[in-house]
Amino acid sequence: MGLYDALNKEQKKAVCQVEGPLLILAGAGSGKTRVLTHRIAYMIDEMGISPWNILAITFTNKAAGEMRERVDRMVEFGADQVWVLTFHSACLRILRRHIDRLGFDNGFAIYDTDDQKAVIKTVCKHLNIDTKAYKERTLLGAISSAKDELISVEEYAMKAQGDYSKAVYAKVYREYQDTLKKNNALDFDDIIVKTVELFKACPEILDSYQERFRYICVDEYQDTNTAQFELVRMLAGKYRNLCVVGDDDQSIYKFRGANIKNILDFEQHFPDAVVIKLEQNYRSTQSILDAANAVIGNNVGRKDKSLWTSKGSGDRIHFRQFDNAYEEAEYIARDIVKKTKNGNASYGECAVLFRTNAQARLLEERMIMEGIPYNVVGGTNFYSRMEVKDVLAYLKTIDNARDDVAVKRIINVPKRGIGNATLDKLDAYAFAEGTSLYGAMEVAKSVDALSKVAGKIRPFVELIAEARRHSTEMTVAELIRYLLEQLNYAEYLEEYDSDSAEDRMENVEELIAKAISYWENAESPSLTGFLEDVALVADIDTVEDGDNRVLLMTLHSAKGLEFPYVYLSGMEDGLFPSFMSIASDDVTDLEEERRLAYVGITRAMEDLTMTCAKSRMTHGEIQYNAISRFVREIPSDLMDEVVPTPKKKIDFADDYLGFDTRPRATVRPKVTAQADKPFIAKGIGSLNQLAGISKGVPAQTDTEIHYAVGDRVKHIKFGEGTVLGLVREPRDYKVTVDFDNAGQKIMYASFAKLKKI
DNA sequence: TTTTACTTCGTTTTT
DNA sequence: CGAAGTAAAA
Repeated sequence: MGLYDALNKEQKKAVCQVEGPLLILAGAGSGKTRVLTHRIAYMIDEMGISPWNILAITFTNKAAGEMRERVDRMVEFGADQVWVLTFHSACLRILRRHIDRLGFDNGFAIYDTDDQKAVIKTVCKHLNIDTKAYKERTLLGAISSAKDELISVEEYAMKAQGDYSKAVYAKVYREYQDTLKKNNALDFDDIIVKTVELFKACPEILDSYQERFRYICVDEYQDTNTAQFELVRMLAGKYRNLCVVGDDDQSIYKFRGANIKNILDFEQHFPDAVVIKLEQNYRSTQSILDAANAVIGNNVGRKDKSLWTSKGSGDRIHFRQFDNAYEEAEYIARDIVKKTKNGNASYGECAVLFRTNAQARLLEERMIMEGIPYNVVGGTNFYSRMEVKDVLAYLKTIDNARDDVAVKRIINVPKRGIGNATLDKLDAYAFAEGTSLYGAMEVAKSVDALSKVAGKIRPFVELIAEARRHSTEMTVAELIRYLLEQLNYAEYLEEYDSDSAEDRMENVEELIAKAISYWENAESPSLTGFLEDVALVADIDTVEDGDNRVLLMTLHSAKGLEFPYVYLSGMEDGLFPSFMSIASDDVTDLEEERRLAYVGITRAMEDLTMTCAKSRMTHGEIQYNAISRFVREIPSDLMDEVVPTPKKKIDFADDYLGFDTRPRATVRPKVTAQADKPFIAKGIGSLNQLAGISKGVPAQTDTEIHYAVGDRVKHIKFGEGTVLGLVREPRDYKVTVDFDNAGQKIMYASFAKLKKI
């Protein structure tokens, strides 16, 4: 049993509890992956359970890959028989075998967000829906939420009766699903939903998988949505050997449909469940854990638990506030330089985390200036680059001719003189005949309405037909090269934009490299398989460890990772917690943000730095933000002292901004909280002045504001309220106030005449 | 049909 | 501010 000696008592208990439902509440850094892998090894080696009967489900490919690797190392024989997959890849394996039972073709395509948008657009066009009144994002959001909750088109229509806009959503939902089916495509949500549908429609198929997967583990269980819960419930329904691992305090995907009730109510669903709590943390210092515990303690309705460590208290948590986001980024970059110069840290041990992707740009610029090697996780996904999407759309068209979205993308790339007019004709014909766009193109020359455009279309149809013939004997990489040559794609890129052509071609080469590595590693490589692989990569999957770079990423991406040195940037009310969550009347929205803060804090092993800026540019406006309430929730004895903000060239701008420039040394952040002190904001000419590049434009307005975000104010009509937002506009300030009685209002400062109380 | 110049609009978070 | 979408011109 030497293998299991390194585990603590609770961990051992979790490893040995193999039969029946089991809930492992695993706090951050409590070694849950170790428990999961040991548990699988224990089942196989000690209990004699066949690897064939084990299913382990995670959320990201990265997590699945790591678990697979560790299981392979630990289990002597048959480890490859264990399914270690993400929800999506597991469902896809099942659907590729059986989806014909639901009337789809087994070679179905997978639609990403862009594809979904394109579908919504055509749906709105066909249904004559004004996309100004009904935003695509909103429509897609409604559809996605419905699917997360397993609400079918029919149910949605039923529930929508009497509600006009819901009825519109219902119509769009129906048409959207019909379009997907016609295109032989599934979106991300469908991958789960259709598997559940399949199991419901075909009990014998469900039974075969129940027999196969007698032992099921689900990681990150707090992130499961209703559809995923139902899937797991069905699969485990027969043998009930279901082990779920999660931490309700790390549930941060509500917006994606994650239902925190799945974990909170696990014991109701499975009354005989064994519950094991893992509270010993092996990652962070006590100070960091104390801070995390203090913050998360403000949430109600959570499973009570408290992390502890046998490590020492470690350094205090650092906190710095800056005048603007540039200085914040500069500080972080220089601090990293300092740490690495000392020889204490390597770049790869540092991570900078933030709430929104938009914050990455500024930080990135600073990293470049200081010569720090870095990687930004996410942001513009490799697979969403124009040139990559073009090539993929060709491959998709070859793979699945019914995929209208792919065809539309490439029909005029490179230019073939096919514009909206031609496309509309084809679309009208295809819609009337119930065929696909490509189907319409194939028969164009023998259709009167299309005969005029048939000539333009022909080369495209011939190219695809020829490529399709080749696709059976070529590897994906060879097929891509063939296409590039036939299309003169390099030339097209050059014409499109000569400056970027080289970079873009490099991206295409990278795609080819990925195709080659797919072909070498896949069990039975195919074009369909490659496209599937590509569709399912998450941002975090592409992170390579060990190349010694500072990682820049969102807090969401950081979940599950750990770093010795962590910077939490943009700790500002309105940014983090987000404006939406502060303004929301649903308190659980703010609690979710707090869990995100908890996730962020607990990423740090040794050293945690929190930073914020008094002002920052947000879509062309200067926003003034108060220090994040989450910073204030940390007891001040855990924080280091606040040193004065480094002042340099920016100094004179203080006159414009009227910022309090008194030294802040030796004052703890709780006391310095910006919102506690009024500042007077005066109009400034432009951001350039802020940066010290004066254009000689004097201050334009004389608006003076005597309150800040977070302050209590009084309005002559609406009464008392709290300032939620303060945004500078060309000649006034836009103030958002949450009034105690009148609710939330947005108004101009010069009219509102608010008084601070 | 394609290019250009202008307006509008938005920011959470992502498998 | 920048992307993306729309209207007008070529």
